[in-house]
Parts: sequence; C-alpha cells; structure tokens
Amino acid sequence: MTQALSPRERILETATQLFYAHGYRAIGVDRLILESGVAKMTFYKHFPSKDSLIQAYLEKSTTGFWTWINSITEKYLSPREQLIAIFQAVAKQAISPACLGCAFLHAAAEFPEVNHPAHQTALEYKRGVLAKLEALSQEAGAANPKALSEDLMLLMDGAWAAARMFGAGNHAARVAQTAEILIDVQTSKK
Amino acid sequence: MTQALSPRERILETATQLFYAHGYRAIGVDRLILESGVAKMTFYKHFPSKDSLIQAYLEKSTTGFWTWINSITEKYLSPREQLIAIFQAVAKQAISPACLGCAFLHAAAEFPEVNHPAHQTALEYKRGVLAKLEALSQEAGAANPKALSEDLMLLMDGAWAAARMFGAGNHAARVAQTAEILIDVQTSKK
DNA sequence: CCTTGAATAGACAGACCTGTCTGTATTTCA
DNA sequence: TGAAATACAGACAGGTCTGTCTATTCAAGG
Repeated sequence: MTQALSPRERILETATQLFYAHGYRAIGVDRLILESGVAKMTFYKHFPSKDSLIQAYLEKSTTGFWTWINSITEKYLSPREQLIAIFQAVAKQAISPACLGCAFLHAAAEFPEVNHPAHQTALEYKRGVLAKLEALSQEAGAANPKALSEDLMLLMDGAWAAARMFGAGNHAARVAQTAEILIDVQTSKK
Repeated sequence: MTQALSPRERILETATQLFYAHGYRAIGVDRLILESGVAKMTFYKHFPSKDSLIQAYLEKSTTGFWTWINSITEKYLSPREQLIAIFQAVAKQAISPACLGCAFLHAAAEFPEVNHPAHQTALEYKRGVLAKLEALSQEAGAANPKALSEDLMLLMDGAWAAARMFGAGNHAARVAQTAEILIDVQTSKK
C-alpha cells in the first residue's frame, strides 16, 4: 500500500523540477532536501555528492528524451515522416509553457569545461541526437545525410534556445515547417 | 603616459573574459577583483553590485555585437547579400576556438526568471536581432519576412548553442549555406 | 519480541559568497 | 606645495554552500 515514491525517487523528482526551472548552481542541496522531504543523510546516501545527482538527473533526462522520441517515430513508417513528426513534436513542446528549454544546453552553459562530467553527459546526448538525425536523413535519401542532420540539429537547438529565452509562444512554432523545407531541398525526392 | 586602462575598464574587461568563459554564478567578486588588479572598494564604487556589473557586461556585449554586424553589412548593398554575409560571419565565429557560444543565451540559462534584469537585457538583445533579420528579410523580398527572420534566428541560436556544446569545429560550419537555402526558398527571386 | 537496516531531524565544520568598513598611498590639479 | 579625489590593501560581517556527524525513530523479518 506504500504508494509513495521512495526517497531516491523523490529526490530525483525534485531535482528534475528545480534544476530544470532554476539551473544547477542556483539550486542548493538544502533546498533539494527540503522540497523532497528527505533527511540530509538519506540524500547523501543515495547521491554521494550534488554533482552525482546532477549526473543522475541528466541521465534520467536522456532516457526520457529517447522514450519521447520513440513514442513519436514508432507511429510512422517512412523516415521522412519520422523526421517531420519529430520536429512537429519539438515545435509543440518548445512553445508550451511547460518547456523551459533544453537541460543539456543549460548544463553546457553552466559547466563550460568540456571535460566536466555534466558537460560530457550533455555532449554525449547531443551526439546521440545528431546520430539519430543522420540515420533518418540517410534513410530518407538525403544527398548528404550528415549535412542535413547538422542543419536539423541547428534548428532543434535554436528551438530550445527560443523556449528558454522567450518563454511560451516563441518563434519555435514554425520549426517543423522549416525542417520540412530543409528536408525537401536536401532530399532527392525523385 | 598612463596607457593602462582605467579601473572601470579593467574590471569590465576581466568580467568579459570570465563571465563569458565560466558563467555568471561561477565567477565571484573576489576573483574579478583579483584578476583586474583593483581594490574591492574601487570595484563597488564603479559597480554597486555584482548584478550591475553583469548588466554592464551584457550592454557592452550588445554594443559589440552591433558594431560587428554593421562592419559586415556595410560592405554589401543588397539585403540578400547582407543576410548571407551575416551568416557567413556567424559560421566563421561559431567554429572558431575563441567562440564559447552566446553570452545572452547563457544569461537566460542562468537567470531563467523572465523578469530578471539580466534575462530582460538578453531578451531585448534577441528581439533586436530578430527585428534586424526581419527588416533584411522584408527588404530582400521575402514572402513572409517575419517567418523567414524567425527561421534564421533558429539557425543562429542553434549555431551559438553548437559552439558552446561542441567547442571549436562544430556543426555550425554549415549555417551560412543553410541560411541561404531558407532565404532562397522563402524569397520571391522572380 | 528483537534485531537490523533505513529514514528522520538537525547541529556542525569549513569554505566561499557578497558587500561594508578602516586606513593608507597615490594621483590630479590648482 | 597642498588639498581633494581616487585607488590601494585587506580585515570583517553575515549569510549560504556542500558535506559530515550524532542521535532518534520507524519498519520489516526471523
């Protein structure tokens, strides 16, 4: 009957809310403990340091992202449709009030040293996205799949940046149409 | 014979280096004072708070940006060429080792509350860029200048994001060609 | 029942943060 | 030369940060 989340899950849930909304350095351990209703020792038992919690949060976010992407792409057969669907989902997400940008871009902003663990994790995530876009571009018959995937990546990160900067109803609304233009131009539709 | 910069200029110069490279919260007043070789009281005389220095830095960056943009556009007559030239310059900048992304995006990442002064300043800057792109899009004969400017903005911020995340030699290299595609498609070239 | 592991509350250390204050030295300019 | 403004060095206050520690309570299983 113990429906409540475990301490570890509560901490991670709180971290998800707070890190995403306010940033990594802005949120202290005391606040995380307070809002997740957990003792300090419990916190440090599950996460030996604040950095390790940041790490866990980024990994959880990565998993969540791919779950989201898969839920979108699995509804379509053709790679072109999958790409379009991804960018439609990105547009919808980016203009929603719940969207505060991309946690990984924020991590890179706050931890600029490329060898910092958080930056590394963010980088790996972005490389993964790039790889997925390239694979779909390839399957979609792009003349230069790498080039198309890089272009699409610029659009996607531009959309997340717009979300953080401008808030809900920003100019990322059009990102799906824009992606479609690039896909059309760079794909041999013959 | 006193060629050295004034205390205020030294502080602002140091702030430019440190804030850009490491972020706003990561750099403390003590470090700024140490590296600019200034007394603490001198610092607080010229900048009544750290926030006001951040503000001054962002305003200086805005000025620098427009000086840069103007130095590029003034070499071309047609709005289309100006747009292309801007994105060629962005590409060149974004892939250079000196580029660490966009200070304003970082400000939005670190100060998410839209009414925070630093976020506000960043927002005004971005609105300015958007307006400039829209004006050029209009003059270039875009069917929908607002739409084209928003698309180009996504590309530009995507390029800055790539610079911060991936470091030198990132995938923003292509941003000028990509921009050109969008300009061509959305402009009545008749 | 009793033991063991886990969670709780909260004090504490030591570092670091912003901003203030005192007092001295240097520069500028009349 | 002398006065006023400016910059210097560095101590200090008060708060916040991460992470450690003690001591108590709760819950489950043998």
